[in-house]
Amino acid sequence: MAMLSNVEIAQRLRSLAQLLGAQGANPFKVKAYRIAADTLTTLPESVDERVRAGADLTQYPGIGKAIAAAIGEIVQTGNLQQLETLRANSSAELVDLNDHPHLDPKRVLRAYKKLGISTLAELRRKLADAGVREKLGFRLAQYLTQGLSEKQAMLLFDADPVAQALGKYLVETCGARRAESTGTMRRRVEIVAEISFLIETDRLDEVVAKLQRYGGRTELVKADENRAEFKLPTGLRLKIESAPARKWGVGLLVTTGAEAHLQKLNEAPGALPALTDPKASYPTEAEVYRAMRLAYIEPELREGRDEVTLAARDALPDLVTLREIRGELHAHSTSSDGAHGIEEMAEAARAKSYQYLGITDHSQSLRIARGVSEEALWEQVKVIDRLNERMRGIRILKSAEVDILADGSLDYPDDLLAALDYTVCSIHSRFALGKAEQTSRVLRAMDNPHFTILGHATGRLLLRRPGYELEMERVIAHAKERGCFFEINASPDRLDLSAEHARMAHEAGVKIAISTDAHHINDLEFMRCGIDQARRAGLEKADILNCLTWPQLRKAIRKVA
DNA sequence: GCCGTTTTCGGCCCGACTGTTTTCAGTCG
Repeated sequence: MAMLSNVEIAQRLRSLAQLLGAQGANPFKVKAYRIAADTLTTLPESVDERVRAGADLTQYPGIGKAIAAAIGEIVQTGNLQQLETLRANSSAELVDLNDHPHLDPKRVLRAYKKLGISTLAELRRKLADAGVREKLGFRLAQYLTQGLSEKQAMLLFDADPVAQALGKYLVETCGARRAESTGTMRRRVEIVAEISFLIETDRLDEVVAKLQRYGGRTELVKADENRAEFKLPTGLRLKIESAPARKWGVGLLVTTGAEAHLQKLNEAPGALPALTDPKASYPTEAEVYRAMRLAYIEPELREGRDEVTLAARDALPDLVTLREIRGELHAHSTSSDGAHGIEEMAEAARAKSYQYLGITDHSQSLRIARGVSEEALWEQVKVIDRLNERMRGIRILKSAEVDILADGSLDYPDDLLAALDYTVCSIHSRFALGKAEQTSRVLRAMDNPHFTILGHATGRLLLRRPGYELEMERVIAHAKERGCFFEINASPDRLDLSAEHARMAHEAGVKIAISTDAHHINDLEFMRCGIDQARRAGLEKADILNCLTWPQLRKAIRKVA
């Protein structure tokens, strides 16, 4: 039996999951196969080789006895008897669909019915036509279009561990002397389509050969003397480029980009000699920038906006860092849909050396998240007062994530809102309102004197949904006028405000909170994702609400009537 | 089928709202 790549093994597990699902099997069992498949897809080592070496696969998370045995059978025979049996007993439509096991059969079959077709090939053709989207409905059409195109983007948050594993593999297995992440990952762009490394090696050919064995087998797309490009098991592109130590700085600069930044550098006086002189030695980026008579530009700023001009005047912002964060202003507890009690959350915040933690449970209308009733929130105010008397080294702030209702009113009466230290106000319903209506909804909410921070301003979920429409300029102007603030929701699939919107808010003179929206003590770690985003927006410590001490913060959020 | 700082069974979100629906699927956190 020829060696199978991890992806090929995972594909068979996903096919099994799809047919089990279509058959109405236990959904948790179906999910277990999918999780196991995902695990295999991210492993650097060859599962096939591990099986042949007699390794115990149950050591991997999500793989137990049954799935380990299934993988063993796939490796030994190339097949899975259970899968073959299921296929033999499935309809022609399902068998056709089984080569695309990530697609949900129920949704695909519904599309077939609506369009009067029975194969994926027909569906693919039809989806190209305008008009078909209407017939299927926006969501279904989007799902199918995305599902049939090759997945090629990933959250930065998910790509980080992939890149980390690759960096390690490049040095430890491929023999590179060093490997440094570059490109969009280094610039901390929230969604990435490729992972790239600058490596130092005398034998790029050997590195390339070994990389092709990553995850069992990784496809080499193209290669030349100094660089190579691969298609990773996850669908992402991997680019590697080699540079000698004395040219490391230039190599790093060029591979980090962005293209627009490099172009601006080329236009700057003194740029060309530094970048093109073959005899020049620049082991670090700092030396390259210095040679160009520019201040060092942090990677997060290298998007080709005004950073080169600012660097020439030595007027770059001193970007905010994780260490400068003094507290958390958006966190949930078991009072609504969080996983930990208020005290536990507070202890976790104290362990991060925060001075304060705002408890922002969902408000009463958000039933699914067990929104807190008025009576319960009055009670919670007292509970927090008592906790603050007892606990040392952390102050718990009384707050709530208050729903902005469809008409722009807030989800609690004013006297209750007034009993809180501040509020985070968010939209969680009626995403489909038109832009004008949605905008006036938010503006009206901001007119309430108890409105403090707008939570996840656009409601976007990265790679999943675009968010509602909002006239952001008007919202920002209104926030400035009414003394309201924004948050950068640091949840890795939100990062909302975007860097662009955060920059706009900043330019309008509105301070921004960086908030994790933690539903679990571990989620407090998302702060670093919010910091990445804030840095991309060019924000400094002085621009961030939760870089303030509690006395400063209290003053900053107090409304002038 | 997997898992375990309430460990070998029982949980693994889920329940109300909306309208892309036409009798129920998709969606919000």
